[in-house]
Amino acid sequence: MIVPAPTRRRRKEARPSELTEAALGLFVEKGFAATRLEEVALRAGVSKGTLYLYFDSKEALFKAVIQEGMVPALIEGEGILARHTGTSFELLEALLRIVWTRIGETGSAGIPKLIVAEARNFPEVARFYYENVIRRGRALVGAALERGMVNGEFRQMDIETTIEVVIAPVLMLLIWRFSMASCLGREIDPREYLTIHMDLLRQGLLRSQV
Amino acid sequence: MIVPAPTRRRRKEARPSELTEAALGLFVEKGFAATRLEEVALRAGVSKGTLYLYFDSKEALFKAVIQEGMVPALIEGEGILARHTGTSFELLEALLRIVWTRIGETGSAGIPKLIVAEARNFPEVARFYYENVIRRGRALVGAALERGMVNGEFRQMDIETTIEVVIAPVLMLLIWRFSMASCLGREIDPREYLTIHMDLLRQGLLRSQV
Amino acid sequence: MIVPAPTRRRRKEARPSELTEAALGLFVEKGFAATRLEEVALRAGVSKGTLYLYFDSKEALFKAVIQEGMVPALIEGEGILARHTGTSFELLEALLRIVWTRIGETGSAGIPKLIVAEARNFPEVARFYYENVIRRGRALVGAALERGMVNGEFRQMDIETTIEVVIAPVLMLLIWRFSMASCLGREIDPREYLTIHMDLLRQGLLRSQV
Amino acid sequence: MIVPAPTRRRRKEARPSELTEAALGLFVEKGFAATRLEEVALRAGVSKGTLYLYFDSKEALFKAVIQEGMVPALIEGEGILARHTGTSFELLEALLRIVWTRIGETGSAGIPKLIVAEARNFPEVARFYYENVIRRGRALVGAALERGMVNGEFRQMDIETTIEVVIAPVLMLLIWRFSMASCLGREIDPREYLTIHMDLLRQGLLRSQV
DNA sequence: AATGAATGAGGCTTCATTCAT
DNA sequence: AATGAATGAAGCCTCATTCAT
Repeated sequence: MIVPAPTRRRRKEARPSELTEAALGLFVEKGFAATRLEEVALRAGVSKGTLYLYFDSKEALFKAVIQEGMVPALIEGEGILARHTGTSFELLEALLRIVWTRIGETGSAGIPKLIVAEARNFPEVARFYYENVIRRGRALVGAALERGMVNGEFRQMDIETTIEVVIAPVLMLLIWRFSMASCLGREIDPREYLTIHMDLLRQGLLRSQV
Repeated sequence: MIVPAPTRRRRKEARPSELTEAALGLFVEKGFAATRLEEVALRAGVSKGTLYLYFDSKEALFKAVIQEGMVPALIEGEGILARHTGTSFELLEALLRIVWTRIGETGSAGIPKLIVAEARNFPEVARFYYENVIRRGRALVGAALERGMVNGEFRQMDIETTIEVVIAPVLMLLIWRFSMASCLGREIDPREYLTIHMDLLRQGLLRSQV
Repeated sequence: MIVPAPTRRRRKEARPSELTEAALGLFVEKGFAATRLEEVALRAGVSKGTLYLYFDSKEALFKAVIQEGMVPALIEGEGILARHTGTSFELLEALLRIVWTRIGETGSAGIPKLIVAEARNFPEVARFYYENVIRRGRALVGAALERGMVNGEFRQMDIETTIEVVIAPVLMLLIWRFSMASCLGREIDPREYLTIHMDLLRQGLLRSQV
Repeated sequence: MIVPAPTRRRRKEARPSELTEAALGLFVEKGFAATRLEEVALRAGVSKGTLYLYFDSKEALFKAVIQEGMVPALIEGEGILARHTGTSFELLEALLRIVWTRIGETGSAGIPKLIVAEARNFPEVARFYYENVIRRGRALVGAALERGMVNGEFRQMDIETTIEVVIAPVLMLLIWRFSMASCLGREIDPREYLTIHMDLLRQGLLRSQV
């Protein structure tokens, strides 16, 4: 009946994402196993015990981190697909670029590397990721490819496999940044990298002119 | 007093690579941190203490694993480059396919995933890997691209960045196999995948026909 | 500003015994150490913090639980002794049966098991229990035995030790119910058990007929 | 093939019972939950980790403690039953006294109290104890009672319930010693206590002379 | 060279207790 | 008076590493 004081209430509601944010950063930096919950707590500015008010275990925290970080970008991608009116290649380009602006340039950028590193140890998380991120992401790219093949813009290719090949460089860019690059200081310029990728694709997907 | 039987002697010399092989398998399967040295010993058929006769620490074992697994393939690639006489695209194709036959289809296939997962925790290993694997691998692909641009087979592009984009799908294929795929049962057919990648590249790299 | 509703007021006065009652149940079920105060609060329908308005610590709660549960039965027993007019054996029987009706069939039935389990960890509680429960209980049984020996109804025996032997089966009955029985489903029928105990005692205490 | 040096080998074989012995003492003194494994290790003269070479968990250690402590006495009791030639009451007396000499006067004396305190938290241990200790113990006493009723030495009573009543004082004596007594300094003299118990039983079980 | 028993530091998790609201 | 979010000490358990044999 009594509404808790605003500050306290805002705290309570904000906590989970404060915690997942801190956890995401550390999981990506050091790996899941090498991250101590005490560090997560410290970075979030709470005590160790507080974590357990919001997450049942370290693994539950892991799952929440994944859940929070990736789904929003997919929802946005699905909106782009629904509203798109230009060429299929422009659609493809818009979809890949949204990955960059909504994931690559945010705190979620490290999630693909994290998933790659830990999938085998947490099959349940892997399955969740597959169903809610990978499957939806591939559906988006697949829709763009199919649209282009149907209207004669792209040549005929096996769609399922092409999806993988088209997405791979974007994923590798993210993964590289959070693995080797970060400890060698050899960053890749994403703008240039993505431009080249789109250039190759633009010409590579085209219905053969010859 | 007792002269070691020949089997035993042969055993002794083979030990280090028996150990790194067992370790590689487990590191890839479960991650470095989650692999217990006791398991490594068990899989190699020795006792836990024996590991320390050959490697000073778990990290030293890690380094040895990386060292042994990747260099041979690069040496072979460098031979191919030196001897090549056909088109530049055929050279590129030969180089990427050698990655598959000498790494992707051997016990070393899991190393890229392992490196991605652990680079940040072992900067020294990362640096070694960069100098001895990545730099040499990129040099090979870079040579093929430059050759093609010089002789008018490929259009002009930024070589350094194109190297990344060209290699990325091959790496992702390896990484996928040892992360998500292995716990979802959704394997990608490498032959088809690489064919599509090369198809896209063949047309994408071409000097514009228009 | 707001006058507490009557229900609330009544509530407040009843709180301490609502809390000890909930605590007793859980202490008996799971042991003192394994009972979380949060559970006690939950069962009593209050919050964790509220417990600390009434009891300084978990140990203080424990003491209160013991204090509340046993003393009333002893007072009743002392009344029976004072008013008794029949044979000494009838007195003994009445005393042992009162244990059953006032303790064994009430929420306090689990206290002896609880005391047995925790006495060593809480010497202060043990001492309180000894002074206020055991000593008074033994005095009652001792009075009945002495009365019987004086008037020739019972044979001469060492009273102090006989007290223990006479009481032991009643205690064991209670203890059994709240330890092994409750997790094996092998309840003892108290009526029959006590009847046999009294039968054995009736003949066992008798002045030898031989 | 190579036999370990004697000292090391003897150590390895003796360890489990050194550990259960230390654990028994502490479990009885402080209760299972309140005993830290570090204390157990300390008392046994080993390190914390060594415990886990022999027992999978604290609960497994608990089970082993029970297993080791009680079964030998029952085996001895079964031998006595098989060889007995005197009166049934003498048999009963021999059985109850063996409990005292083989349990009450040994390190196992605290087990009944321990079981009473923890049965509910460890149903599996409770079941083991029931099947391997209680059931066998009752069978022994039941055999003595039946023998006596058949040959006219004892009067007819419900055997199952009588078993409980006959055993109860012996159990209470053990339980008392390891709960209240040890923190009040009010020991009961076992010799006198058991004598009185047997005196009461001798006359109480007799076929009525009247 | 090889073993495997032993160690002990360190992590995850629990929960009695506190305190701002 | 009541709440429940927050704390942090403490315990169970793991596992890299050591060393006597």
